[in-house]
Amino acid sequence: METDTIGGLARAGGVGVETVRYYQRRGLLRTPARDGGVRRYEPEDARRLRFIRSAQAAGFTLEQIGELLALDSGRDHVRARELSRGRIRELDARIAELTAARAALSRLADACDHAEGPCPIIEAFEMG
Amino acid sequence: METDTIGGLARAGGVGVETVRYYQRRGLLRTPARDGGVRRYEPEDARRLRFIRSAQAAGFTLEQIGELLALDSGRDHVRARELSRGRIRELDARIAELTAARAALSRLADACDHAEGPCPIIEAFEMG
DNA sequence: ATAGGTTCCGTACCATGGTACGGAGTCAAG
DNA sequence: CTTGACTCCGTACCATGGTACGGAACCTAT
Repeated sequence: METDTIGGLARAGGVGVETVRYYQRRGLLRTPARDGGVRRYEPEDARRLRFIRSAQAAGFTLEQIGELLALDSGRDHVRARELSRGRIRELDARIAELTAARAALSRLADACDHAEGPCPIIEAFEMG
Repeated sequence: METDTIGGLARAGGVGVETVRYYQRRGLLRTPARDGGVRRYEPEDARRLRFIRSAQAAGFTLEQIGELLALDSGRDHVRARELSRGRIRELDARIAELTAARAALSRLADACDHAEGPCPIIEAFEMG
């Protein structure tokens, strides 16, 4: 399996070809060398793509990821830390929210198993 | 403060007027009575709006919320339970994801405090 | 040499959840 | 009787993160 074409890179990164082109347009992937019009990628690009996907899984937006990448491979620790700590705070908040929602929903689904009248799930949400 | 006008309802629900109109267009809020062209709301509508916001906080999409609302105030327990249990599974997955990301990010931010060379935050993500 | 797969490109389109615009009408207070 | 706050409406626009389209060129087997 080739890994230096756009299709290979996409497969390696678990994304679609169009997504690679999109990331390039967004400036997240560097402009690759061309071999008679065809994009030729190097291992570095696959690493970058993995970086993007990981950071995305951590909840960074593509814009923030662009900023992280622009930190020039590690020069600006301070800023990277700042971004990370901010994201951690946001993650904490979101995790708390989802956990609360999960607990509520779980209680309700249980209640619903035993209820007679109107559905507790719907009722409960109405109480807000 | 009036609570039967669109503005009052919006304030009560912590949303904008345009959002209320939007929810109405989406069929999430019922078509209210009109008093000479002006929408007149009842307490029921505020409850519905609260329901929407709560369900949204639990990660339901507006479409799913529409389905929940369509269950006719509690008739179809089975379907409501199905939706809820599905959402719980998704919440679990998402919470796990975010928790993992948080842990990774936290470790990295700490490492970054002590690092000399390239920034561990950036490096680590590249490993994917 | 012909078929299938891959690549190129720009531009248009998609879903989601709203937000903004702008002109017109209504209403209460000063 | 004017000012300001509120409402009406449709339509357009926004951000985010892609996905689809469609014609042309290329490469590799069969």
